[in-house]
Amino acid sequence: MTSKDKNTELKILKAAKEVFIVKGLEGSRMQEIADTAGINKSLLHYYFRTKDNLFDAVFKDAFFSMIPRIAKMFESDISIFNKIEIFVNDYIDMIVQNQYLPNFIFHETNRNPEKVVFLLKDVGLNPMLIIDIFNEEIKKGNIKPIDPKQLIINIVSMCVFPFVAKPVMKGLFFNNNEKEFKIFIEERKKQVTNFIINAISIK
Amino acid sequence: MTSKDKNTELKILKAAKEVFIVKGLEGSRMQEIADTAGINKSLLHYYFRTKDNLFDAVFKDAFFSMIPRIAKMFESDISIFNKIEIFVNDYIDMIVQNQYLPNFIFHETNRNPEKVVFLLKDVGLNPMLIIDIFNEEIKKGNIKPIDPKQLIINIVSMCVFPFVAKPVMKGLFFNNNEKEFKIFIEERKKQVTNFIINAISIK
DNA sequence: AAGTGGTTTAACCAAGTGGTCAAAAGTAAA
DNA sequence: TTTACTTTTGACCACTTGGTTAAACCACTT
Repeated sequence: MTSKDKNTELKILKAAKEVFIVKGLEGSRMQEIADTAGINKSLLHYYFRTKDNLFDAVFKDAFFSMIPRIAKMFESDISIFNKIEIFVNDYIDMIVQNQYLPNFIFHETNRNPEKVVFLLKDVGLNPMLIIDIFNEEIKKGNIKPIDPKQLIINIVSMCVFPFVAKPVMKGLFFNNNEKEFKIFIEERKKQVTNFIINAISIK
Repeated sequence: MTSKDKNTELKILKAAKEVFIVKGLEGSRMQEIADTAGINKSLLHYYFRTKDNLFDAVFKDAFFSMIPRIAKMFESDISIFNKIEIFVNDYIDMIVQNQYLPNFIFHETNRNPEKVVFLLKDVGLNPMLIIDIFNEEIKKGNIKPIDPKQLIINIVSMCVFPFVAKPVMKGLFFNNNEKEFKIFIEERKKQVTNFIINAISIK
């Protein structure tokens, strides 16, 4: 495989990501992806054969850039409260830089749930590790007793959901002002961290 | 308009809702909607003229059944903690009975954000009312100082997000076992209520 | 029974879709 | 320069799609 190959392939993937992520599988046109990549439509098929193939490549990449991070971010040996703070900050930052990612992933996983099972097997992601971390902290008396699964969902919910519901939120709370939304999200890092810590710390 | 008219129109709307909500605008076929409704495809166009018209009817209905509830549920004069408890219970219950609603709404609002602005004007929904309620409680010293917008998003996030991320969650935490997920959601009502109350109540 | 109006249908169409293919253009070795 | 190859292109195709239309159907009135 020559470097030109790789180059074209990457150009295609980048363009496909751009289009698919905003418009979804059915909403995207091969022609538009080709145009975005600045190449001929036939070339898409030459490299990826079918639309589904191309989509799968993009989806896997998106999925793996979002989901496994959840676990990885908890792998360090600072205090649990620091872990939460860092996770909230980093995860929100990551989504800010990939605004459309959450909706893309959740729309597609809902449309085709079986695929998730298959993808999750590929990735070396063991949620039990994080669960154990929280259980350990509970046993040590550092945080209130709580089902770790519920806690994890709580944390992730508060980080991700505002971006899934962004248009509604913007309309409802910020008169569709993007800047206000941005400020809100920046402030949110602190707010969510405190909220969680208040909720689980022993008085 | 005869009762037969109304009947066919409702049949169409019901079928369209069924199909659109799962497959989205582009993913749905007029033929499939017609089949689901047990009628001829031309009849769809006779009643709704275009696919977009039909979709709009379905979307508005879905949107209004989900968003305005958030405000309405806070309109009573029980204690703030009771309000939160009731909201969490009712809202989760509502989504359980309309599992696909959140993803449908958020996918479409992201695909077409301008529409939200327009829709929100139609509905008599003033978020300032809820914000005032929380501000009042803060002033009275019943709950910790917190930006009410952040608090509202926190509450809604924790109720709605698990359903948006359901396939991923199911795969990650419950080995794709639907029953376990159901139990988790049932338990969640209590957990989320407590989590919020712990986070905002004065020690 | 015939007329009238809205409702339902089957056949049809134009546009757009993903995908193919053979030829052209580029590339590198002999 | 010739040969052998991969990459890129434009023309093309089969098929699906949303949408149209004219005729059939049906419930009512006269």
